[in-house]
Amino acid sequence: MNEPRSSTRLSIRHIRSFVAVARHRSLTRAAESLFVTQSALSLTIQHLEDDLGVLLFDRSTRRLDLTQAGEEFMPSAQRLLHDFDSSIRDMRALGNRERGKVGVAAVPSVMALLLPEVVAAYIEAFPDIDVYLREDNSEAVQQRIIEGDVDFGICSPWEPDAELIFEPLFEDSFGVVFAHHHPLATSADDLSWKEIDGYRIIGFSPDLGMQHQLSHTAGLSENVREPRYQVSNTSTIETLLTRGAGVSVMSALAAQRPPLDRLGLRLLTKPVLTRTVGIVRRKGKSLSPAASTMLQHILGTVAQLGRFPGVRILDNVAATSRGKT
Amino acid sequence: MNEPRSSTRLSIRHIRSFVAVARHRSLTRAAESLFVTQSALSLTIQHLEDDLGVLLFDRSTRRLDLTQAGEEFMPSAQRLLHDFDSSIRDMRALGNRERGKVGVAAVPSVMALLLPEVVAAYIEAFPDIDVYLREDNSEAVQQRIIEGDVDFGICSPWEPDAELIFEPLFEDSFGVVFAHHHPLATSADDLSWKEIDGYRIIGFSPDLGMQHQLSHTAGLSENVREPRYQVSNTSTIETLLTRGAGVSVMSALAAQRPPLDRLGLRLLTKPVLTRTVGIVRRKGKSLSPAASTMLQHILGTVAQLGRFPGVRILDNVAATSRGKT
DNA sequence: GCTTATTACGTCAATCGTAAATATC
DNA sequence: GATATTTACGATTGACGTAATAAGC
Repeated sequence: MNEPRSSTRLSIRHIRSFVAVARHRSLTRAAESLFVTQSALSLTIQHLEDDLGVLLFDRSTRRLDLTQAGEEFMPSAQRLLHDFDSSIRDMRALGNRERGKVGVAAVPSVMALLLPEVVAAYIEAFPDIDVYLREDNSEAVQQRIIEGDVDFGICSPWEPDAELIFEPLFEDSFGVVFAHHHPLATSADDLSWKEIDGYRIIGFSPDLGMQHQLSHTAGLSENVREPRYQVSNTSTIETLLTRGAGVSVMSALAAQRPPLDRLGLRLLTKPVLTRTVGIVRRKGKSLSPAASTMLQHILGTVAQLGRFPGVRILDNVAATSRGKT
Repeated sequence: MNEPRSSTRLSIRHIRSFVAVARHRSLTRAAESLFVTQSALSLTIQHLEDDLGVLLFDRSTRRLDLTQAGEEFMPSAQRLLHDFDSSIRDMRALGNRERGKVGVAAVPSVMALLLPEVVAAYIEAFPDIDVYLREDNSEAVQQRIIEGDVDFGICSPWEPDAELIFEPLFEDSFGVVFAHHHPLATSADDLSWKEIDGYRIIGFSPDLGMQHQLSHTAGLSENVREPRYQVSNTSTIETLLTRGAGVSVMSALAAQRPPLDRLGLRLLTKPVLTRTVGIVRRKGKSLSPAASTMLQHILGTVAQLGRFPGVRILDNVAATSRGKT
């Protein structure tokens, strides 16, 4: 006359044992398949029967068969076991980075200069993880992070937000790019901003972060801040420069990646103008395993950017990830 | 780099804990609802996260939120928990006789004389258990049991079968039934079979067990073994006897139950002819909880049959049931 | 300072394995 | 008498609670 409320004592172990015995129709063989002794399994089945108040098996030394109640329990038990195991398996697969998805939002320059090779390496390492990339300006990138649209973003700091944290990756300085037959190609030394005033400037459209920054930096000459020629992609720039249409001011990183890496570059100093690029993610929100490994790949790739003149890697590129492994 | 094969360590307890924490969004409150301490729950969650290799919650002292992985796990976990609990609950309901079904096959006399009041009491005690009754001759009753059509049967032993076991309930002897205005009504003493030879016998049709037995008993007079008047139900008999059409030979039990109990009865001895009635069920096959309680009710009712003259209760009416309670 | 989660550790119960007993064929 | 299940019992493991520690507000 006891009144057991909820099954605290019963666990998946009992279900697993029941199903094994029902399948093997033998305690001995079921015990082998479960890697326990017959006695342990016998007790487990007895406990299950006690708790349910129902005899599950009719057993003699020679025969073991399901009772009517056991037959009735079998389908639920099998389904329970299967669902449990596959749920656990799914979650573990997620933990082992064998499954999952990661979304990254980035500003155009990063999307073009950094992410292609990161993602290429990533999908090779984790072919079963879906990768979503979103290209946006810094403001929209931050918005996507806040809304949970992506796991993290890569951009320049735009407006501080209480919900977000910014972790710098590298600083990119500016330089001038020109064709090899251009007069500037006679030297590789750094230039001052004054020295390029006389050349025709081919600029980027202002929705690109680096052009935006140039436009808002006091002290630069008008044709750098508001160039009369504005294009929006690097291959167009490359064509124009190669034909001698002018020179272009851009970040050192952009200048040294295809297709512009075949042109000449001289860094602009006096003053050194830098543009910080970093990771933005939600405060207090840990990264998913997939996102965590993606971040690791990004950090690894960024670390190799230090070889480019004008690009300075910031030194907090070690302890940025969370999660396991 | 460990390789956990199947989730042996993880149990429903972990799932239950996870769901509770996710719902309460607090270890403390979840722990209360689970009637454990925070520390125990904290460890449980950690073990779950360790085994899955995935962080399930982002927790600081002030906030606790599901990670992306946790969000993803939540639906499966809830379903797992619900399915587990309801499966267990179902089985326990079966064990508590709150659910189930029981099928009984019986020969006509038992079906008419014994089962009505047994079943009436049974459905009052267990209103949610379905009861199936099947009326058949002894041979067919045995067949139904072998085929698993019913849980057990009640009949006279027909042919021994290796698959079946027979447990006697009571012995029924024979008597002669007559109207109160009949000459036999002048005494209540036992009669010898010889003494009724002169009366016109109203018999039962031979498909009834007791008539069958009379027909195959050597030494009885012809008009008892093969009566010229054969009817198949007791109410017809009662009408005929009341009108003085004759007398009827039948089992003492049948004679003392409605509608024949208002007529006269004298037992036939010299010799005493008995008819054993008992339970037939499959060897080595335990009864379902519902069937077990049904059997208990039958035994209880049978025990009260002892008050009828000519009915002798056999003494193995105590330790016949299996299962709990 | 108050609340909440984690860590440390002793206790207790559940599970398991070895081995003996029991039952069935 | 051989095979399979159950029972008995000691050992190991795991879960729990108390209490101390750490971390956010």
